[in-house]
Amino acid sequence: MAPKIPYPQPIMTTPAPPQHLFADVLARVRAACATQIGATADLSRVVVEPPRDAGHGDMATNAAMVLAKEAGKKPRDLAEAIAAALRDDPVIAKVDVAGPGFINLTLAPQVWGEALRAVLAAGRDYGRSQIGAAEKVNVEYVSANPTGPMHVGHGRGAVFGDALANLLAFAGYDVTREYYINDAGAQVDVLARSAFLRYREALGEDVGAIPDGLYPGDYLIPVGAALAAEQGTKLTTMPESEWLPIVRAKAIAMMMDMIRDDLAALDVRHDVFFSERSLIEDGDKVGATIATLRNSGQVYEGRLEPPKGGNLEDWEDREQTLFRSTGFGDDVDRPLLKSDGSYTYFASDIAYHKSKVDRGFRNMIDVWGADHGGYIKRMQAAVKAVSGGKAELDVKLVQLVRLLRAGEPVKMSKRSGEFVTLREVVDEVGRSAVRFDMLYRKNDAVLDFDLAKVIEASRDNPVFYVQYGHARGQSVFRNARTEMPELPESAAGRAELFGTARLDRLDDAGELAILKRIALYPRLIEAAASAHEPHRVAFYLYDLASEFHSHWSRGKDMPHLRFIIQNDRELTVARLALVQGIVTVLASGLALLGVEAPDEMR
RNA sequence: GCGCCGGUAGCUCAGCUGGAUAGAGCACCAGACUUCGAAUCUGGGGGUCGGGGGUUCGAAUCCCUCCCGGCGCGCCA
Repeated sequence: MAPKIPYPQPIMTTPAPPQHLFADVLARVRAACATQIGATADLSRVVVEPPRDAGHGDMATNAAMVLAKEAGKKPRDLAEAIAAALRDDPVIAKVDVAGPGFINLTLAPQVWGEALRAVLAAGRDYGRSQIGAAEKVNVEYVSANPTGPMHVGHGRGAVFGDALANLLAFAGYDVTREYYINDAGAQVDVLARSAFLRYREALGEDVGAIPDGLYPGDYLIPVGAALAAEQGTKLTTMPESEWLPIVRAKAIAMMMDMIRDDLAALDVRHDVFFSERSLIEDGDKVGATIATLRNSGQVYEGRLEPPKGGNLEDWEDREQTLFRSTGFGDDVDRPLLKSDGSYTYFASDIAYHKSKVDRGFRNMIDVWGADHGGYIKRMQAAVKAVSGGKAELDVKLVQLVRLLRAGEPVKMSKRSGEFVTLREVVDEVGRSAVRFDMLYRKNDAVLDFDLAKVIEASRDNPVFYVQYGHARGQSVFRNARTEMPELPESAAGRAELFGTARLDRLDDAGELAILKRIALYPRLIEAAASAHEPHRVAFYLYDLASEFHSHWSRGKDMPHLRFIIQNDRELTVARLALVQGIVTVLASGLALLGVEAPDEMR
C-alpha cells in the first residue's frame, strides 16, 4: 500500500494562482466556514471536489459534515449556514444543500470563460504549481547494474521515474534525477573477467564457449576489441590482480555508455550518476557511516536468528556487525559486513543515502523493481538513522512487465544473453508508445506489454487515442484557415487572437464539459505529484481526449455545434479558443509523460 | 512461518487521499461516414468491489481477520 502523503492545500484565504479554479473556490469555501464557526477551526479536512453526478452542480464540499462535530451543530444545519454565507459570493451562482450535508455549488457562467482565458494566457505553464515550494527532491531511478543492456523491466522503472521527476518539477519541486551505479560488487568483477575473455578473443585467441558464471552476451565483444586496441597484448602478461581493475573500469565505462544510449532512446536523462565505488575509494564513506552509527548506538555486534522457512543448510550462526533497523520498524536487524569483512550492499546503500542527506535532500524517492520489496523497511530505517529522523524516503516499487506479442508471451530468458532488450522494444514500437503504455497503469500493478497492441491505431490503444486528440485539434486550426486565413500558425500568436474572444458564447453542454475538465488540470497535477502517481496524468488525458472526440462527433449530426461556423466569426473564434485550450493541456500532459504530441497522424 | 504488492463487469484496468446511484476500454448486441480527419462517435445488456467482522453521518478506500495469486526472506546485488 502506498504511503499516505498529505495533500497540501492552501489554508483559508491564501491567494490561489489565478488559473487554479479549485484552489480559488476552496479558499472561498474555507473563508465562509470561518465566518460560521470561527477562524481557529481546523479546516484542513474541508475539500472541494467535482461531484460524480453533474446534476449536483460544478463543485461540492464536505465542509458541513467534517466540521459539524466541532461546531456542535447538525451537519444539515451547519450546511445551511455556510451555504447562506456562500450565496453572497459573486463567483457562485447557486448553492444547494443535499444528502447528509453536502454543499453543492454551481459557479457563475462567466467563470468557465475566465478559466479558459487563464489557460490561454499561461500557455505551456498552465497547470504549473508551487506546492513543491522549491523544496529539494532526489528521485533515484533505473540504477541498473552496469553489466549489460537494459531489459524491459528496467525500462518501466526508467519511464516511471522520469515522468515522476517531470511531474514533481512541474509542481514546483527542485528535482534531482539520479542514477546509482552499482560498480563495486562482485558482479562487476565477473563483468571484468567476461570482458577479459573477449579481449583475448580480440587478440586472436580461440577462447571457446564462454564458461558458466561469466556473462556470455555479444555486447562484450566491442569491450574486448577496445581493450585490445588500447592495451595491445600488455594485459596478457599481468596477473589478474593487475589487469582486473583496468578491464573492469573500461567495461563499466562502456556498459554505462550503452545504458545511457538505451535511456536516450526513451528520452530519459539523469542529472547525477553516482558511483558506488566512489563511496569506498574517495575516502571510506561506508566505514565512516558505520562508525557514526556505532557511536550513536545503532550499530552493534550480535547474532541473528536463522531465517524461517528458508534453506538452513548453509546457515552458520556467528556474531556479526548489525544495524539496529528494528528501532525504526524493520523486522530484524541487518548485517553490514560479510563474513570476509567486506561491506554488504546494504552498508554501502546506507552510506549512499547518507550522501543524499549530506547533499541537502530531505525528500528522496527511490524507484525499485518489485523483487526489492523486502528491502524497503530497512532502507527507510537507515534514512531515518542517518538523518536524525529529518529525511523521508518513499520507495516506489515498479512491478513486473510481461512482454507479449498478440497475447502470446515473448521469451525473456537471460540465458546466453538472448533476452529481449529494452532497445529492441523501443526500436520496434517507438518511444511514445512504450512510455505511454507503461504509464497508463499504476506502478504497483503488473503490466502486460503487448508489442502488437501498442502500435495498433485504434481506440483500444490509449496512446493513439490521446495523440489523435492533439492532432485533431491541430487539424481544426488547419481547416479554419480556409475561412480565416489570418489565423496564426503559432500557439502564442493564436493565444493573442483568442485573448479578445467572446468566451461567453461557449454555452453548449459539451463545450462546458470540456471547459470543466480543463479547469481540473491544475488540481490533477497537484494531486498526482503529491501522491507520486504519474499514471493519473495519463488517465486524465484519456478522459479529456474522449470528451473532445465526443464533442467533435456531435458536430456531424448537429452542424451548429461545429467549431468552424461560417458567417459567425465571433463564435468561431470562441470555439477555436476552446480547441486551443484542449490542445494546450494535451500537449502539457503528454510532455510530462515524455510522449510526443503530433500535429498530424496521417 | 514472516514481510511487501495485488484481488473491482466475461477480459484489461481506473476510482481524484473516506463522499451521493462504483466508472472506462475491449468483447457482445444495435446504430452513425455527400463530415471541421469514421484512427471517431451514439445507445444497450453486464457488479456479493475476494469472504467476514469493526471504526462513523458515510467504506472499494481506514483497522482487524481469513482466503487466493505474485515477489522476497544473513554473508547476492
